[in-house]
This record gives sequence, C-alpha cells and structure tokens, in this order.
Amino acid sequence: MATSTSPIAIIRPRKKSRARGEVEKLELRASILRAASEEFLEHSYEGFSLRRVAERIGYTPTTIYIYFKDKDQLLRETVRDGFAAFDVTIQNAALKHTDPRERLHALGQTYFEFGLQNAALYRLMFMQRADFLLLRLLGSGATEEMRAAALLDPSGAPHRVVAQDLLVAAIKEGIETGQFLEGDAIAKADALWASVHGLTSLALSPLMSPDHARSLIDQLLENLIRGLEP
Amino acid sequence: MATSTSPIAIIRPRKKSRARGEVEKLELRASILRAASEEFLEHSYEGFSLRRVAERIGYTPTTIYIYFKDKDQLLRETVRDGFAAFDVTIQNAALKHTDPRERLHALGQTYFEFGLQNAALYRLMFMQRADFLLLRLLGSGATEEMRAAALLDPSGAPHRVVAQDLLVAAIKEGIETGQFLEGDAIAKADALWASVHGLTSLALSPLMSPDHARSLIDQLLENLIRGLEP
DNA sequence: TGCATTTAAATAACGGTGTTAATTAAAATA
DNA sequence: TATTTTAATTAACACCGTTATTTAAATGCA
Repeated sequence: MATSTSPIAIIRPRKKSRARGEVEKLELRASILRAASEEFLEHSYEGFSLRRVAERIGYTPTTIYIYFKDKDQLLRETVRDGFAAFDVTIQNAALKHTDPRERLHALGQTYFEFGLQNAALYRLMFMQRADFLLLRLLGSGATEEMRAAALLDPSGAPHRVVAQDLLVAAIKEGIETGQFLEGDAIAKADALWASVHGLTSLALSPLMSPDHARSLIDQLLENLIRGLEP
Repeated sequence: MATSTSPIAIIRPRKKSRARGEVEKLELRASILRAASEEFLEHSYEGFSLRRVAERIGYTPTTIYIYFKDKDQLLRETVRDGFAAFDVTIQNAALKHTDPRERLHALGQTYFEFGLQNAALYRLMFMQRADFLLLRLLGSGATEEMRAAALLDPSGAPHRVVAQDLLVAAIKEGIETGQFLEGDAIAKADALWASVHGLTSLALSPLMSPDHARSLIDQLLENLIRGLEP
C-alpha cells in the first residue's frame, strides 16, 4: 500500500503530514487559550465558563477536552503568562534599587500596584486559586504524588513565590550591611509580604476602596521597614 | 373546624390557628437554617448547595424558596450568628485591656486566631462575600437603593466593621494619652487591620501554614504597634 | 357542616454548569 | 484504494439555581 504512493516514502512521509496537522492543532490550541484569556478578563474566576470559551471560537465544549485535560488545566495555562508577568514586574522593581530599604519599599509598592492593575489575576493567584501557584512552584520535575501531597499538606517547608525570595534577599542584604537587625530573614519577609498582601486584597474587595488603600501603602511600608532597623 | 370546636371562636380562632401554623413555619425555617449551617461548615462557600440543604431535611429545593428569597439570602441568614460571634469575640478581647497598646495587641491576636478557628466563616466574611458585611453595616434602615449603591460604589466613606471601630478607638485613646503619635487614627487602624487580615488570609490559604503564621503574628503586631509610638 | 379561599409543598421544567461515552467524518497510513 | 487513526460532533449524565404550574391540605366563612 505504501508502495503505491511512493516507494521512498520510508524517509518521512509521516513526519511531514503529521507536522502539518500539529501546526493546525497548535493553532486551535492557541485560539482556545486566546478565547479563554478574554473570557477570564471579562468574567473573572467566578464567571469563567468552559462552554462560553468554546462558543466564543465556534467549537463545541467537548473539543476543548481534546486539548486540555479539564477546566482547571485550561485556566492554569490561560493565566500562565499573567503569572510570569507578575514575576517579571516584581523582578524589575527589585533591580532598580541597590539599597535594601529602597528595594523593599519598591517591591512593596510594585506588588501592591500590580495587584490593583490586575485585579482578576491577583485574586486568582493569591486569594482564589493559590494552589495554581503551588503547583507552579513544584516545577515540572515533580511527580503527581508530590503535587497531591503538597496540596494536601501546605505545612512543611513551603514553596516560595519569587516575590518572597526577593524580599528575603533584600532583608538578608540589609542585615549584612548592618542596616537591619539580625534575625530570621524568612520570617521577616513573610510578615512584610502578609501585610502588603493584606492591603492589596482589601483594596480588591468591597471593604476598602483602592484609593484609600493607595493612601496607606507608603506609610505602611515605611513602618514595616523601620521595624527591621536597629 | 374552628366553628365546630367552639362557637365563641370569634375572639381569635384565626390567631390561634395561625399561631400554630406560624410556629410550624418557624420550626421548618429554623430546620432549614440548621441544615444550611451544617452544609456550610462541611462544604464551605464554594460547595454550599441549596439542593443539598433541602435534601438534608427531606424537602424539595423549591420549598426553601417559600422561606428564603434565594440562595444568597439563605446563606446570609445562615452565617448571621457567625458574624455576631466574631463581633462578640473581638469586643471581649478589647474589654480585657485598658492600655491601648495591650488592647491593640489583643485585638490583633484575637482577630487572627478567630480567623484560623473559623476558616470557612472568615473566608466568607472577608475574602469571598465581603458584600454580606457591607449590607449588614448598612443596617435595617437602609433602602434597597442605598444598598445597591453601596455595593456598586465601594469607595466613598466606607461602612466600618466593629473590629475596625475598636482599633480606631484604641488608637485614638493612645494618641490622647500621648502613647501614640498624632495623626489620622482611621488610616492607622486600617493599615493595622490590613496587615493582620493579610497574615490571617494567607494562613487560610495553601501559601502559608497556620503554624508558620502563628509564629509571625506577635512580632508583626509588635512592629506595627511600635510604629504608632513617638 | 359544606363550600370557597388561601397556602404549604411538590412536580415539572428551563437554562446553565463541567464532563464522559458513543458516533461521525475526515485525514493519514499502508 | 482500503484501513486505520484521529479530530470533532452529538447525545447524555449529573449537577446547579430558579420559576411556573399543579396538588393537596389547612383555613375562613356562609
């Protein structure tokens, strides 16, 4: 049978045809993700509907299951870029300041403002689906069992977010230069993180207006950083 | 029936019979709320199902609509006691300490620990359905328009939670006694609140273990309170 | 007491969700 | 060209909140 079309087809008739199919597959996959991204931005996590994503690109809901395991995985991949953008934004803020105090302040400000400017994403990352962040942190090398275990047992040595690590680094640096008191840098970093997260999350809730929160962030950061000093 | 049993039933045959009916209604209503409460504790906000509440007490889902406007109202009434318990707990903590510094510290500790001990409730109150809190704060005197407006516009002079008011009071007292620096007591209170809320909410997320958060709360509170001092 | 009215509750149904199994049709392979 | 693989669909399931309609019992009144 193969002989009828081309005897030398042994080389790679499969590869070529398969390659074409895979491009198309990737295109549809990307199209799904694009639609999902719009869907998430418009309706946030609570209103994110797999069926609407499908309808948006003119496919049936079941088609999505060919490209993604389930709704969770679709959403995970949908916000992947957002997660990365968060890391980049925070990293850049850290790079702009050599002085630990200034760097901590910039990290806090940037974290806070990123949250306000990316409300749906921030809520998802830190308030609604923090498990996404954990899975991410476990990396691709982790087995399914490790992931499941990490989700079931959030205690133990926790997996740390980039922003956390940058805080720790700045604090350690401040300790080395004598600007900050000695002590558990991770503990200090987590306390700082918790405070800024608290103000950010309240600013994204009906309990505090973003503007009111903005009027508080600098003073709060100053107080917290002063608390690190001798 | 009323006439057959007593001709003088004119006095209040309606009242008596109606009273009996109303007691039964109240009993069923209470039974629904009891089932809903169990449901909420077992499945939290995300998994709270009206149909399961109905099934739990052996009624059809539609019956619930005779006693409650919709799922939201059922849930609101279900957690009413929890909200009140939160207020009482915080109030008691405040009453135990006359010194503003100590009172602030106790308020923070108690708030934090209440959150950890009542995870589903705390998440609902401050993370998932803060609008419940707002409606509550608007009180029974508010019109529907006022409530709708308050929800749509969370800016403006915000309605304050009991815990917030207690913080403000303690800070104002500390300023009067000269223990704290002069300044906007509300702003200082909100910053304090945001920080404690941040640690509490992280402790209720997979991103930070409750025990780790517990190891941070006292130091954090000390730092924040010291930030109020001259 | 008998009849009419009110009303508590149930049934049936609508539109929505995520998801799985079975089916169609088109493309890839031999 | 015939066979196999596979992308996509249709049909279905089990949920969800909610509304309109119907049943049946309790109540009101002559």
